[in-house]
Amino acid sequence: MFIDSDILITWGGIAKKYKKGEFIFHEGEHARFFHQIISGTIKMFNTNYDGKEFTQAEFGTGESFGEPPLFIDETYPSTAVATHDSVIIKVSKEKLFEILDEYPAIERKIITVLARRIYNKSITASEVINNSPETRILAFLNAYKKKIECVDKQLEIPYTRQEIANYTGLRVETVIRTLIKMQTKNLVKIVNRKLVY
Amino acid sequence: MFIDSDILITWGGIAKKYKKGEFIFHEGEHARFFHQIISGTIKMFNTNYDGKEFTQAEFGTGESFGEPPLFIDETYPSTAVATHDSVIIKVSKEKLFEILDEYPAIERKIITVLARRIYNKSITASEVINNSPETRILAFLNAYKKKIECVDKQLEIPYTRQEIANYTGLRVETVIRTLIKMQTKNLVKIVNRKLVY
DNA sequence: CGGTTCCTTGAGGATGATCAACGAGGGTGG
DNA sequence: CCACCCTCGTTGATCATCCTCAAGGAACCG
Repeated sequence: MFIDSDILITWGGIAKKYKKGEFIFHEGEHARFFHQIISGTIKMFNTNYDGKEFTQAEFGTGESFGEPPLFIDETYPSTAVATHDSVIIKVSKEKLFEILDEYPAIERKIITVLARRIYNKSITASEVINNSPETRILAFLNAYKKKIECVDKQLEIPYTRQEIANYTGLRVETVIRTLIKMQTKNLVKIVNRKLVY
Repeated sequence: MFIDSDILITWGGIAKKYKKGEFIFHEGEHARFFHQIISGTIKMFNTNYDGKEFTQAEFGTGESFGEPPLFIDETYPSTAVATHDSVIIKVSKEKLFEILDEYPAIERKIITVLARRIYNKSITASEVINNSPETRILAFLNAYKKKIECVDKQLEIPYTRQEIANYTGLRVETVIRTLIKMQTKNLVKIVNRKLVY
């Protein structure tokens, strides 16, 4: 848990339910709230002019998201949508700053969270530029395993081909064809349509 | 100025000179120091297996860089090199934390700096995915103008074609050809090899 | 001048995107 | 239980585009 829910509630935080598929905020909107996930998952993404989607990051229970624009005078750079039914505590920007004034330890925690986020984005950027589809997909798979903290053993990847495409900036067909190639190289396994890595 | 130099010096900070082209740290190294630029410019970049370079960011006088790994247990995700002769104050990680304990206002400042950095990286990521070379180059140019705080009037872009390529993940020849196309569309001007936008 | 860095051009090829169609599986309702 | 729908996976053909390689030219600087 990032900021204790009790603290958030005490400072006027409101828990709100979001159905799967519901939007929490949109790219370009002014940022007014701090969001922390009580349960569920959130995806942040961008859509370009011809409808191609790029997934920036995913967040789960206990994580906060969409904070950077609260600290600088900018609008949201991406859109946030619930990928499962979720409950989110929202605290106004002003109240968040009061909380930070009160609890310096939380500031340090925020620095850590933001630092991690920058680190991940740096890695992603350098991988995406590395144009080979295979490299991109492997980077995605490794990042997933690291997040799950299961680097050693093989596991089923709970993402559709389309989702992998959105993360890697490729197209579905390219992901499918690349995965098949990778299977023949024994880099991944495909067990009745499920991807294992 | 980010953290006052006097404070850094008081806590054992050492100023070090770097010649243009000298490396400050390399990708994969353990992070032990906080770096702040007294004068000069620094570039952070990645090189992929076939030698293609990707520029993550540039930093100038008064800015700090390479902080995220200090706060999480990771090595540097990119390499830092001086792009001009530079002077950099280095403070050990341990001393930096002592400074933060002493001056809470600096913590808030760090949050702001990191938030800005995440914001920029999000924008970059969504632009790079947007595969059209023209879009990527325009995004780069607009980002530059914004950083210079000169959004309105035209100005000469102080980057070589190769540097633009490194920022956008394109190849030099593609940048050159795209710029020429953009010139015929009146999107940019090329005045005896110098790019004006 | 000679070297170095940067810009430019051309030809050719590889590869990922696009478009269109179909198949497999799972869930739902009658 | 069957019919239908919807999502997801798959395939093939074709195309556009960016990369690659190679070469040469312009500008600048000591």
